[in-house]
Amino acid sequence: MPRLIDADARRREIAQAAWRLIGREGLDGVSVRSVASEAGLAPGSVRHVFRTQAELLAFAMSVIGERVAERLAALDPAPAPLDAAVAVLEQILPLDDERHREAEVWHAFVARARVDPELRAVGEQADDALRDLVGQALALLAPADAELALEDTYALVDGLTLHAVLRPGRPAPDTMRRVLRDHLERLPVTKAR
Amino acid sequence: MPRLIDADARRREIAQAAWRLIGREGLDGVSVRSVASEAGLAPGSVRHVFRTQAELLAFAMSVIGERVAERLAALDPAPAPLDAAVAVLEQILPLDDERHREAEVWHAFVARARVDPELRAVGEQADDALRDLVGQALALLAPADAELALEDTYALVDGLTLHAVLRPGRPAPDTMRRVLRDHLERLPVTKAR
DNA sequence: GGCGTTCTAGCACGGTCGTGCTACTGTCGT
DNA sequence: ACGACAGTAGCACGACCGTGCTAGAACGCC
Repeated sequence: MPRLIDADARRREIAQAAWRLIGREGLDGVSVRSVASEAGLAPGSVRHVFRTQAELLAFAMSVIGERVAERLAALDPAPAPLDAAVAVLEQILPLDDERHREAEVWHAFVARARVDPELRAVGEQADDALRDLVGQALALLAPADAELALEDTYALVDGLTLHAVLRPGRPAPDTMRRVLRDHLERLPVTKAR
Repeated sequence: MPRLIDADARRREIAQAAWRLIGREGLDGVSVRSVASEAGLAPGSVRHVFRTQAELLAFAMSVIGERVAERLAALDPAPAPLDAAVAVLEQILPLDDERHREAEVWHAFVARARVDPELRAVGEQADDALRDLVGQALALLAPADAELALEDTYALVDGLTLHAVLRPGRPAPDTMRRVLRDHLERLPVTKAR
């Protein structure tokens, strides 16, 4: 019976090292060697739990999805549909440091996933999950044209996120909140909310 | 008196080779060697007109800005402010092949510019130029809250663009058009339009 | 202690990269 | 023809990369 590490904990530790590198240097800064160094491990140790770099990146991205899901599960029920929708969508806007760092990883990742066959499926899954999330938030508001509202809202959220990632503070978190709420308030709906 | 090439034409030819590579392989696919091969030149010839890779990338990006500006200058005046604003903003949405390819380059470039000190200034200039453009289009509509409308609309346009780049056809061009027009029609304004 | 297994550590290979640098070619003016 | 210059071509270096592979260390069980 050999010594065992907690492989899941190790993978998460390495994922977080990757996030830090992505935030500082973009995805180009991520190599097995650089991640190992950032995590205080030898490259062989990293490669023990991730056979390929693509696997490492895919895992790092999937952990972000988990964290978003955890935050969503921990949301208090909101009394009004509009407040509930806002609360949900705010979990995928970079309104604080944690979400900002997640957004940086998301942004770097989707750019790579577009052209890397090994990451494409994961990128599309993330896109689908986000689109579904936006759809569910909007369903609370019963928009008159659900498809249009979905494309509109999803683009708005990702556009705000992109801008905040590219130039932190522009827009500021308060501005993002105002834009989102204002947008949702103005959506044409089929019943009073 | 030595032989002379048309340096500007050569630079543009090389920029277009870079665009093709970016569309296929992302910015990672762009090296002096790969661009030279794509352009049918020797690497030395590429390096004769671009001293560094960053210079090549910055130029390739600036040419896109020129093309957008040319399209804007060629726009027919629209009779109604809403139509005029739509026409302007559609020039920066990937509604046809040409604009889609430009958007792919833009997307790849801004992701790199975030973390590459040599490209940051150019990335920020592009951001500023687009933001100004959106601001001017909105000014035609006299929004009640100009700043909010600007952040809202600019995010929407870039979000639509991002989505179309990441997953071509999702949203489809017609959907983008509808989303944009619907959005502009719903903007609160200070006077009738 | 021996064994089996996991985990750590690191060498090595082939590959690509950006960039410094040099030599040669092609052209035009004198 | 010669000279000057722009342009072409390519070698080379140091750097880093992903990944294959091996050896040794650590650990628990018998």
